[in-house]
Amino acid sequence: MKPESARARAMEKTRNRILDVARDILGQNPDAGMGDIATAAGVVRRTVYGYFPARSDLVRTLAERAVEEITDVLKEIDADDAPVDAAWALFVARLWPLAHRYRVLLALRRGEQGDEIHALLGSVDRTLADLVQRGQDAGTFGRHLPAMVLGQIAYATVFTIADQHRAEGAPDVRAATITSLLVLGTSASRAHELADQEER
Amino acid sequence: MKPESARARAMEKTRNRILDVARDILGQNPDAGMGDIATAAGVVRRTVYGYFPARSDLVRTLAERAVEEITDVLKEIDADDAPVDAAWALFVARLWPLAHRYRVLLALRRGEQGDEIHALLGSVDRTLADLVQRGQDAGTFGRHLPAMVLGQIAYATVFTIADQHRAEGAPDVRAATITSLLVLGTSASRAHELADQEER
DNA sequence: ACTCCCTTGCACAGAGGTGTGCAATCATTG
DNA sequence: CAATGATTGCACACCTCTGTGCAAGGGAGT
Repeated sequence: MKPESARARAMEKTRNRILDVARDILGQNPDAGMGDIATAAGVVRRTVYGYFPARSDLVRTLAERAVEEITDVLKEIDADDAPVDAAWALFVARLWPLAHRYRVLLALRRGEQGDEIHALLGSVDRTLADLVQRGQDAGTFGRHLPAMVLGQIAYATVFTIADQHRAEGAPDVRAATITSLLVLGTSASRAHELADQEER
Repeated sequence: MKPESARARAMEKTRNRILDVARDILGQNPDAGMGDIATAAGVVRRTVYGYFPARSDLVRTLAERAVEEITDVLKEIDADDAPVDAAWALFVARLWPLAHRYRVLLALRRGEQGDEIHALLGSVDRTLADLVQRGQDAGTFGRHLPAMVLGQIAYATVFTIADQHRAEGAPDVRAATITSLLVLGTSASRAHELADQEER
């Protein structure tokens, strides 16, 4: 027997399904209503309110979840003591699948709760800036932008590419890795080397 | 006497003020209502409806205006027979002030009228893709992404940087030029050269 | 002065979304 | 079997925004 009752497990499953669906639905249309999300999750609107008293709670939970996953990736990168540009390549490789799922964040940063979400992403931003800073100090990354901004741009580039994904051409991890490395000021040859290396 | 009556001129002025204000307000919050826009423009909501029967009309006009301005820039670039990367640098330099104003477009491409706006931007996208394609054929730009997508990404980068502008660090035209050129696969040294040359 | 007509202020109907209350199911749990 | 509690279906009040109608102001044009 599991420590949790079957009842609790079912609820957990429902809750997660709501979150998963909300992530996708809101990714397509950030203004989608609770009704849309509920229907897509196979429950009634009222049920969603049972798990999330307000729409803002759902959105916050979604953002927290995303931040958590991204933070996990960042921790993994930090543990790695490879060169900074290789670390970035690894970061993009791990971030890529998340970038697809959490495309929402881009849209959510604007909108009602923009400030709240921005705050949640604060630690991610800082960690990222640190990484970029180290790269700049080592001469690996360019100085055409301050570390903080450069990190944001490179980061946003990955999401932008993920966004274009479903359109023609279908860029992939490799393209995202190369392009974001180029943004950071890595040479084209080195960028390709790292991207191909990552694919193994 | 001007061919237009003072009455007509005043109306034209009001109409433009509404559009200008709408551009700024919607840039800050794409979900702002007609009331917000009217108030900010110093008129009553009812008056705005006098010029634009529906919200969607206002938004479309705004998008058309932006496309027009960007198209003008593109024409100017096409007339210039400089190397492709220099042409891009010139493009960014001319686009930069517009990128600030029409930050809205990024948000507007999602949202209700996303498809409509996307269609309006179609010709811009194609012209841009052609430019990038020429660059790729000449070996000036990289091939890590198909021309169409690469153009979009480089273009989006400029807007993304303009977006970060009001935050700390305050990136400028130079940073935008360099970064977008890097995205396109131009070498760091050449990118700096072109950016500095543009500043004169 | 007299006439346009743009603007204003207010009222209204409607649509759409949010959040809550409550009784009725219905599967799990004891 | 009986109790528990998650889920449902429907009700409701509330809010915000949209778009329209209409009468009254007020400045430009004649």
